[in-house]
Amino acid sequence: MKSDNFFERVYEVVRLVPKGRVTSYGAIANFLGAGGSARMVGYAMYDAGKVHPPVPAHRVLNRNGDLTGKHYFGGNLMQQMLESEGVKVENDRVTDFKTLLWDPAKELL
DNA sequence: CCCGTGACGACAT
DNA sequence: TATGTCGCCACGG
Repeated sequence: MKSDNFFERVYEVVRLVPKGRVTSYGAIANFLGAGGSARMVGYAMYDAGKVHPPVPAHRVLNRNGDLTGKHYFGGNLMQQMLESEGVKVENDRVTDFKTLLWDPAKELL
């Protein structure tokens, strides 16, 4: 491990996301104190597939509820995984995202 | 060391 | 509401 401190922080929060729920990059960044550095969260997700234990990066969406990173999962895999957990996805976007949103700064409070 | 890029977000127009 | 621009910070080249 290197100075992945920040990245591990992101992974830890993402792993805390309950099944059937989703969160946003901004919410995580805000919770970690990164503020507007939501991009770093997404960047951290870039390594999510190589980190152990595995990180449910498919539960991390942008503030719009769009499956921005589905391309990195390969095809419709990300959408399929979400639907498998009971999350309805339509047009690469989570329906009722606002309701399914799991904000660590509030839910974990 | 400088530049470009990026799984985002907020604001301005 | 939709589109465009800027800011954010880390990493690769």
